[in-house]
Amino acid sequence: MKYDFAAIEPKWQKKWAEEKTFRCENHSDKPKFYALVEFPYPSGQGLHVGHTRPYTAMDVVARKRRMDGYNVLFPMGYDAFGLPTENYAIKNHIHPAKVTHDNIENFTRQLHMLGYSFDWDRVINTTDPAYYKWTQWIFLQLWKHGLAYKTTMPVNWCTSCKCVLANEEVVEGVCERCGAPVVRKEKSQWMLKITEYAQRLIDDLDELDFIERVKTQQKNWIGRSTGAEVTFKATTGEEIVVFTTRPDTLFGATYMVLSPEHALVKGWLESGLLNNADEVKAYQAAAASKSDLERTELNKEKTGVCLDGVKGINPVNGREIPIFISDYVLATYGTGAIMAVPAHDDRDWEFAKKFGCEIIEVVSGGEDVQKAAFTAKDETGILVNSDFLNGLTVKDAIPVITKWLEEKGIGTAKVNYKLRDWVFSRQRYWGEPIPMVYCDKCGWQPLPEDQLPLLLPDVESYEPTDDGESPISKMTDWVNTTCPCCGGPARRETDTMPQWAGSSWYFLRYMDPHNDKALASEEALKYWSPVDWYNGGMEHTTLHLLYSRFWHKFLYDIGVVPTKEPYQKRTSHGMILGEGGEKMSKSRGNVVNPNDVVAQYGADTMRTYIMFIGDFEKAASWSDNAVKGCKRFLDRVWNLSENLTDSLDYTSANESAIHKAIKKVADDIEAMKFNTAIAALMALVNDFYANGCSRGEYRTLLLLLSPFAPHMCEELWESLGFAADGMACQQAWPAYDESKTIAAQVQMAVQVCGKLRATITVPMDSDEAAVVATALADAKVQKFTEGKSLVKTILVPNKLVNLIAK
RNA sequence: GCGGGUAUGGUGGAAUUGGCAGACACGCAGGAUUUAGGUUCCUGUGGGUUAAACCGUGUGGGUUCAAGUCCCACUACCCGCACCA
Repeated sequence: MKYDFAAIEPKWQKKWAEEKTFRCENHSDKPKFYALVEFPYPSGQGLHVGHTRPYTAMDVVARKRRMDGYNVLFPMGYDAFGLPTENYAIKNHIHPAKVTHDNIENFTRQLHMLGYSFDWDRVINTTDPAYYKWTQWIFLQLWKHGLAYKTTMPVNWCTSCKCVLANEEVVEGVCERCGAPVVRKEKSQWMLKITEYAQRLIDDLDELDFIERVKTQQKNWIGRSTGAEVTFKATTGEEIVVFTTRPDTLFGATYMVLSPEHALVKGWLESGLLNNADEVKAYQAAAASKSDLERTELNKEKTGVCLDGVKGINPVNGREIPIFISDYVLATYGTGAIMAVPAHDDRDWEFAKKFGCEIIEVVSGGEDVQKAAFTAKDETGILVNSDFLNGLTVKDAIPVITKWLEEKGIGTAKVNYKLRDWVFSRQRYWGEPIPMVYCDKCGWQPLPEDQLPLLLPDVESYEPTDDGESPISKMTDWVNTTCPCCGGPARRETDTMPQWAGSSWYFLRYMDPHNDKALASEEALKYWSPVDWYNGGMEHTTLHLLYSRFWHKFLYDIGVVPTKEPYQKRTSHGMILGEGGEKMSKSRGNVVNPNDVVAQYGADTMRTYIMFIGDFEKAASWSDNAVKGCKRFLDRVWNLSENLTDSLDYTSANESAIHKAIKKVADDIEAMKFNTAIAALMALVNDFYANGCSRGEYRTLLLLLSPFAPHMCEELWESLGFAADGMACQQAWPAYDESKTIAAQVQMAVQVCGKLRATITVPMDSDEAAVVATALADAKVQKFTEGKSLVKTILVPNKLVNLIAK
């Protein structure tokens, strides 16, 4: 019989769905295992090959863990709020809810088509009011605990999406989603105080089993740096607080720089004491109109304006120093003001050279500071020109000066983070309404929890507006309401939550998806937490992964969830590229559609290939030819079933190879080395072709292959009569015997003076004398040892012997 | 600039602790089956040579009986962050 995947695959998918084969319960005698993949955004393009790599990988892991005897939760859902759907809806005049519904149907069909073993009774959808009720509920808790606040500040504004963006959503000065330029805009926004968790988000990484590059990327993003805040005085009397990581260089501070947006500058301008006010105002205006891209441009020349009419006073020596404004000082980091030490900071040096500022060396040990800044922070530098710090190393000087500053009351040790609070509102329609009401008398008031969910209203037009207001703001019936506090007239918040809201807690909902009393029951949370293994894309490291860790820590603090961290283990897959090694894109015409691959070769081939394609963590290029190779492998497995010997035992010819394969495939799946697991199975099948194959041997092969090619293995399992005690996926993983992975005879390499000369076959664990004797008897070896005497021999048991002859 | 990573045949990629480089595939060549094509099966396949010697893991050094693997110095490419004081 031919391998007819087109008939086999739907048959088993139907059976799994009808019998709810992969449904799991929230209690079990078995140990629990929670495997998670990132739920897709249900776009109109449908499932991409890029999705199949992580999904197949974790499906293999989940299937294997079930066979290992775990109670496995492997859920799926849809992260459906967001701009692409809304934009599609606007363009085609279809309601986003309808677009979402249709796209989800398509995704669901595709996910079934690929044979994933999700528990389909736990599907969630972030746009379902029963779901976003709890997203809103979490927001209210954040508000009640002072972690949500509304404030006016310069925010990132995407000119194309007509919407604000979080810092994390701006990539190289352009919108992460659409690539349009991002500009600064003053807007009143809801913010979440993720910065309050900065230190814990760093510290708790230590206890987690995350791949190293995820940890370092998160740490870099949070960007902790230690130093001191120092108070300078202006000649006009005001205090100017600066942040520095190098308080040891205070004596070398020869000028100060404020960000153009700094509040003091505004004050001085208003009081009219600046002689060059016009120049200053012009510079401020120029800085304000620059996009992020322009502001961060590489190798940009330093610009700035010296304030004429006010000076700073260096508190350590009383010297009056000039004050500049420049956009190389960021308003949003530290205090928005710096002391400039051109001798020991590259940026200050560059600025000083351009503006003719004084450069005073205060750390010796480098080159001439007039030629380049000396920035070493280790023990190589010795303080000079610094009064009581002279003679100390940089490392030793920092605590001395910090203590001195604290005693004098002009400075204090300080830790700063690059991480900013999370801009949490979006001026768009297709998102969760923020459940807040504004009353002129009572200010911002939370919607009472019993009024949740606050439903997204139907609007006639969900076009974004140029004035930066959400489309919902036009729905006056919905907007106008009463104050929950005083009962007077009030207005609802019309901005919606960002795309990342729903995904910040979705893994909790899977634990108890139909609960209408809580986001999930305490028992379910206790049973399943934390996620044991979460695989997802590196692109989410400083977005979703960071945001959800923050929310989870907050929920832990208020006693909702039982663990400090949501995910115990995090791994990440590489991208799938097109045939030529280029990114898949419509414009390049190299997009591979999983539907086509499944139609032509079957889901099992697709799954096997995507696992065989290469190192799971690295990018890999698609190859149609290599897909055929995997189809050929499955055909070979299938054809082998027609030539089995009757025995249920392992034959001596295959026994050791089978035991080795059982171990190898199991270890490789756990280590995500799927490519070598499949290579091992291919090698085993080649052995079976060479040596013949018994029913018992074939039975083991089916179990080992079943996580990768589940449909075909179930079909063969059934047709060969193994199904009396259930499907292949319900069997235990085959046992192996370590002692049987070892063959009686081994091949050993023989080197003479480090060069390979021959290969000999000796009994396992032969001693050195026996191996050397066998080696010396070999003609090829003799050719190189002839006329020489053996000086030394080195034996690597069962692998190699090296004969040193002179 | 800072941080992380990668470099192995014609191609994708293998190779715990240093121990037979190129597993497993793709491609290619030859053969068998087939009316033919396709499929399937078998054989070969790093370079070099009749065969050996010999040469081969980005480059240049080093340690070692033995280096893809360890050390030093480079080069190229990729990813992340980027005027963060």
